[in-house]
Amino acid sequence: MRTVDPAKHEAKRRAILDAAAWCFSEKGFEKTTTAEICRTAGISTGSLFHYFPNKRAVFVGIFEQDGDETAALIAAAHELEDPWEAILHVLFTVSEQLLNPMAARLVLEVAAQCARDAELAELVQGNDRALRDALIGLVRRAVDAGRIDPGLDPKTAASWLVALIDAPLSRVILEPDLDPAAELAVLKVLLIRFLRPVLPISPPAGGRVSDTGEISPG
Amino acid sequence: MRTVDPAKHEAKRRAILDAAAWCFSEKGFEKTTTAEICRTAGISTGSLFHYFPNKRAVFVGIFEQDGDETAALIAAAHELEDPWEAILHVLFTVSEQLLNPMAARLVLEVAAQCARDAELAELVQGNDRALRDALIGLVRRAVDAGRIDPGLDPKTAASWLVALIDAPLSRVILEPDLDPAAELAVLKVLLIRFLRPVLPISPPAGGRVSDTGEISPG
DNA sequence: GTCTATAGTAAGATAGAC
DNA sequence: GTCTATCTTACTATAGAC
Repeated sequence: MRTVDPAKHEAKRRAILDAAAWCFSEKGFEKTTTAEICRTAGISTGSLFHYFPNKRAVFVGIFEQDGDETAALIAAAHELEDPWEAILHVLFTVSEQLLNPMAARLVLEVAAQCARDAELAELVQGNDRALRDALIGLVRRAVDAGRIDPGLDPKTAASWLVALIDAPLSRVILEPDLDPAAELAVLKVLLIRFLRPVLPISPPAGGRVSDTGEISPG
Repeated sequence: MRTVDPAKHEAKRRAILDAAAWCFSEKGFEKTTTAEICRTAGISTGSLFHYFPNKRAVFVGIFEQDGDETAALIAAAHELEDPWEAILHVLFTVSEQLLNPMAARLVLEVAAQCARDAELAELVQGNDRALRDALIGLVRRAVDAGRIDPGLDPKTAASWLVALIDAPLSRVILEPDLDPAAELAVLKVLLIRFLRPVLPISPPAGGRVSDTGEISPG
């Protein structure tokens, strides 16, 4: 019988990552001390360095985990039949997460770190690209289904969809009592207006595009 | 005769801020050493602390300067007669700056710092609000002029206009060979589709919204 | 106002017992 | 695998001459 239970090892690793994520979001990478991570996780310095070779590896581990979660979200979206609904589902799920201050701080921190850590940048870029590539596919399908303006280049559109998720980040940081639901509502309007087919053929005068992107007579 | 020439003092202060901005964008706040700032500015440690009480004050100084520049941009925009052109001018000018990697890194760094420095956050929020408030006024005028959908709340719209400037930040960091001109072009389309009046009354079939936001028969 | 030299402090990582 | 104790390094800010 092995002395190490791999499941237990993994569970502890995760617990450390959770504790570290909280610390990093609170104080940033450099100002978070390894001692603090240990205190939060309820372990000692020695233990921390048994699970991770150094502080940076702890930080990186958080975003490897995040990549796995993104992959799961993408897989779930591909299960949906309606590509337009799938796009909204993906964007709203990620946006909703980032409207949470802790997540927002963590994302800003990793972005700042990526500017100076090429290896970390590659990891984060991989996560972003997975999301973007999934969206490219969904946009193509939605164009075919007549739900998205065929004049838009799917690659360009998808890149901006990913970028739109980041748009409210600074306000999340600067204005703590921002209303997430209101932000998501505006995002929806923005998405519909950006993506929808430019004009219906011979629309009824005063016709309106509804919240769900449908065109209805006025 | 005074021994201190205030203009010279101010010029040196600026030179230090420029050097520091470069260092901070390159390595971030914490990993930039005061020694490095001194080396870049061509001065010694003693001199640096003659002009600024501590490292943080140097960092803060950069964004006070930025606030002044934003104020000047706003003043210039108010000189323009056409509010729609004024909105585009403001957004394009700031966006163009942020599509530069050094500026983008600096903005991400200050955002990350704002998450943990309430006083800095207040300064940056002040700069953001000045921009947003100016845009609220311009949006109102553009609505009155029939160039913007009256169904949009000017305050909400202006907040998102400011947010849209930040949207491409992570891509600027992660993809060094991003084409700024292409990004600005997409931003323009996004703005027009987001802001323009929803539907013209009885539009010609196949009518199109042009690059400048004008509606033309197809 | 500018410099050199250094005081003082703190944090990442390791050694080695249990 | 987990702990305590500590080694080592590096940086901010000051002191004090010129």
